[in-house]
Amino acid sequence: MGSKGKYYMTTAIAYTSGKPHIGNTYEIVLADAIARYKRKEGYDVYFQTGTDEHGQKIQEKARDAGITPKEHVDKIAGEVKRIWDLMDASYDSFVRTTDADHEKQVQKIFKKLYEKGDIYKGSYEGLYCTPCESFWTESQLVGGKCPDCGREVKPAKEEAYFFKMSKYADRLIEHIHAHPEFIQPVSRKNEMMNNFLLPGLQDLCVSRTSFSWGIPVDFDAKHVVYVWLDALTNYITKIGYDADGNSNELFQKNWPADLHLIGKDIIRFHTIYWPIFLMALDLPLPKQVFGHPWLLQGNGKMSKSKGNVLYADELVEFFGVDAVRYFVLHEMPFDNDGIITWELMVERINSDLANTLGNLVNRTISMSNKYFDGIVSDSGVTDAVDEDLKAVVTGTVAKVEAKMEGLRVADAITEVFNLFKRCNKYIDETTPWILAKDEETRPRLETVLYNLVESISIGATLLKSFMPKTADKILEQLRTDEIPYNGLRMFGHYQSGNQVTDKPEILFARLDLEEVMKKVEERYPSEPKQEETETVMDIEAKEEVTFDDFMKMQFQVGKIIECKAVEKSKKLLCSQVKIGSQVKQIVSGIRKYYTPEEMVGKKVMVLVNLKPAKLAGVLSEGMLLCAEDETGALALMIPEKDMTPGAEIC
RNA sequence: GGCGGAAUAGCUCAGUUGGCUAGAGCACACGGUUCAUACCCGUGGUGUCGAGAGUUCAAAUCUCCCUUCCGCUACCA
Repeated sequence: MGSKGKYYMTTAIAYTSGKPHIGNTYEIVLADAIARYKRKEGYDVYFQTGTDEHGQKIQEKARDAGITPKEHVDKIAGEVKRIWDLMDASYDSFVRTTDADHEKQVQKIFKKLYEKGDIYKGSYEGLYCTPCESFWTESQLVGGKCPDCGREVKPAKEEAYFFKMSKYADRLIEHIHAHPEFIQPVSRKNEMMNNFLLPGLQDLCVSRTSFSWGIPVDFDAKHVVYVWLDALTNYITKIGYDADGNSNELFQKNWPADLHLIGKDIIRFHTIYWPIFLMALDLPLPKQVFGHPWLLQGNGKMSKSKGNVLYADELVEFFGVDAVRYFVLHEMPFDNDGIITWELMVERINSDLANTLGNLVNRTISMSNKYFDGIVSDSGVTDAVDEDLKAVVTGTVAKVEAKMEGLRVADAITEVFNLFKRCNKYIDETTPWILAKDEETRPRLETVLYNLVESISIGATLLKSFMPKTADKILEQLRTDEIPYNGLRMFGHYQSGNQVTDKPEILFARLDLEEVMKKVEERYPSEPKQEETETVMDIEAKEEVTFDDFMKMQFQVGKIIECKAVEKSKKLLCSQVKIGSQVKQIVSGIRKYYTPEEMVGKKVMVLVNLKPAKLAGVLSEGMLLCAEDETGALALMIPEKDMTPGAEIC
């Protein structure tokens, strides 16, 4: 163990606002496959995962549920851990950002950076919404009002701590150039460079006074440390970093991390802010950050509000842990998003797990029992066809290793299955059932079966990182042990004369798609037709308005007489709207849902007396009203009967 | 709008520094086989390699331009 040196890897810590769905669970399985493989290769792996438990959203969730934030995060963190364990994640450490040792170090780190001058007290200037306790920039406002609650905002100033990002930008740019492997996949590197580093980094606000569920700044108690400085530092605090210079051995040994495995949505924080924090702490940078793609559901993006979210534990109930592990690992390419549906799950299980793998193991064991009472021995009667089988089988480890080295986990698992496919072909090439008919060819038959059992043992050993339980089951049925990693390039480990099980167990049963779908339907009744169960959405309640407030707003029916796309924008349409005798130019962000052609002629609801503003350089003198659903889809408000352009809406 | 990426068989995609009749998996069809979970093995595609132009003895591969899609970003009254 550990002959190849240490390997410290982490996943992102899961945000504890709710139960993790299969998309979140994908990351831990991917990380686990890498961790297990690295251990096999001989690395001394330290694999850390955990939960991110602070922030306003959690405070609000807890408040809504009528419990304390701590109670809330305890519950969710327990759920996360339960699912990680269910998936057989072999992590060495589970960090929670509410752990006392983490909190203490974050305070020390904050103070250290403050004393060093990298964090300074400044003020956040902007438009402030008092009830929301939030600052907004001019451009964030919606209709001149708070984008969250729609109420008035007023210019205000609030003190906050900032981190001097720009100070380290040049060093970071240099580092990224010097280490092309630092950001994976490489395509993400350009995005970070072009969008953030080259145009110049803004200082980052690292404290908040607008909520209290966070780590307090110890020398300025009304501030709490803002999310990223709190969350990212888990990678060092939990392995024993000490800002005062008393870091422990675990830290000395493991830092810098060899791999941060994260979702592509948080690449920016891991490849810009995190390295810069580390530079400020005079610590070396992690060797690699891999922003993996997402696993999406076929019927639209996975979203809790749509109620169509798949959870790992529910999938496991249907298919078993290893089938789910196999699916997410296999179906997820390196830099494109993958798709998960019930249909695809069934297809993969039937074609790969039941047909190719399960059936191979089953037919091999059945033949051993049928022809030799389960005794597997090598009688040394070889044939030319054996050579290719052996070459493929003993060559697989090198292929898998190469794929894993590049974090191409999906490709690696495919290589393992190519080995099993080669075995199936070998059976057809050697036709054991014909060899069995003649007493003279029985020795040859023995060797054929020996070769198969040996090949499957090697395949099962390689499979273990991806599907640990299945690998163990196969080895158990063959009554043998895992082969040491450095032995995988050689053939002939299986002990000649050994006996396989006489009761081969079906590893993966073939599934009938219709039956599965029927069960799914029973379990998750879809499309409820009753009104009470119709899909609805709630939005945050707004402040009560007086009739006078309402009367201030002038709504009228407008007829769109001309409409074209705004050149400089992807989302904007610019319409000429006839309202009574006047024509107003109105810009709206609805290009995704309406073409200019179909806009023309529509009679729509217009907020007429909205203060004009420029959008993408184009003047807009009002607002077209739309309904927006939980997916963000927009629908124009159109009078139910044909109305005269200019008709008042009241 | 800025930056980047992609466009190849019905579907998902490979295709290294330009080089032999452009590949794989899935699905489908046919054939073989029967040890096995009706499984496995084999065979089968005339694909304008998104459109157009150029460089070259030779381009899916390089250059230019166009179209469409995607990512990040800005903007989204």
